[in-house]
Amino acid sequence: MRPTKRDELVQKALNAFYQNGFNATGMDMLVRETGISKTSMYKHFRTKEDLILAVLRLRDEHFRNWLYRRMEELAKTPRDQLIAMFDALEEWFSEPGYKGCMFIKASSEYQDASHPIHKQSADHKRMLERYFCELTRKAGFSNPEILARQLLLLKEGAIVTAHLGHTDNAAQDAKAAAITLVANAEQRV
Amino acid sequence: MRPTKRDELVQKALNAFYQNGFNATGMDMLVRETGISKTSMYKHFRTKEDLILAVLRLRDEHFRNWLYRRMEELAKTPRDQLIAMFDALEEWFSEPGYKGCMFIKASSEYQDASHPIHKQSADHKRMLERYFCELTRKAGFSNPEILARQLLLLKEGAIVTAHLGHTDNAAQDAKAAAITLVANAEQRV
DNA sequence: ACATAACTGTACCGATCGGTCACTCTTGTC
DNA sequence: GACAAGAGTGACCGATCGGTACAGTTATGT
Repeated sequence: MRPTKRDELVQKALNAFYQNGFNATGMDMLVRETGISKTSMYKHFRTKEDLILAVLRLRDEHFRNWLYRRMEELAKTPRDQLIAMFDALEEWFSEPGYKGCMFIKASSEYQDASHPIHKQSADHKRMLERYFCELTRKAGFSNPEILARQLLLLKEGAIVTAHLGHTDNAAQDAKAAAITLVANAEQRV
Repeated sequence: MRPTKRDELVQKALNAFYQNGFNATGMDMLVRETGISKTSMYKHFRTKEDLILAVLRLRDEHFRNWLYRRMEELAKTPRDQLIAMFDALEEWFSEPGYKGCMFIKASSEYQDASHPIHKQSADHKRMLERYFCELTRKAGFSNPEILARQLLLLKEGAIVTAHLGHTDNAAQDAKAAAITLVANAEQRV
């Protein structure tokens, strides 16, 4: 179990795929950009698809860790954390290399719902949904699942809108909407 | 000016690109699926990129026409049309070949914001935004632009969520959120 | 009947695709 | 120092990529 080289490959492949797309990034380009020989890659992963799945696993881990931690840093209560997510998103959007959501991109290039890459992307979104349901439940909202899904719709919308770049403040527009939705859910309690 | 053959090509190329993705659809596959010779294609379009741009133009025209018409059929007032959009989206999502938004996919495969395909995808979203601003203005909301952008965030979120397929009722979740946002905007008047 | 334009099939270009091959170099362990 | 194992190299595979050349066929308008 020697993790270093393999992990280095996955991390660098992640960057390449994220910046250039999956189909547009060939294995030869990965050799150039990672400095790792093709033979070594194919020792760790039997196919390009396997490598992509490993990349998505890493991305899922990093992204969710980052988002959850940032939400906790920005706000104390579950209710406020849900809203603070959109401030975290704004930080992400304004990063220099921001190119949208890796999982939306993956499902755009591997569209068939039965494809492993598509399914794994769906899993990522499912785990986000579960976490958000926890928060809305802890916050004591009635109909916590619906509110959680609504907030996630705003999140996904903000992510693609920020990438399309036809508007600024996608994150803050979404935040304002989220505040309204949360306030409305509180009135009903 | 003989439109038939060229239009037939663009229409069939649209279907192929929509179902398989842009990079994953080669020109030889287009020859097979459209029955049009490669020589003819390259007489009408100098490059594959030009063909894609023509496809996106057609898609923009068809999609916006369809959406606007459907919204008008489903509701009379601008206010109700904005909400009825989500019922129209639900119809779209439940179509057999639904594979998400063509422009989001295009911007996923041509990520550079300066790329013509990316820019044209952004134009599509911009035109939707303009139309929605018109409706919110006609409906008499204060801050019509913000409400329009918020509703569009819900729309984009529903589109990608419906494609990822990890949840059902993305359209109806978005509709419920839209009703809340609209009601909230009315209270402030 | 005839010119013209649109269209077709096929073969081809260099480059790149995902993936494999035999082989060499390095490294840690005994 | 012997030796197995992993990481490395670079050439190579058939297939496909976007795009072109060329010669032949079909349709149209006069």
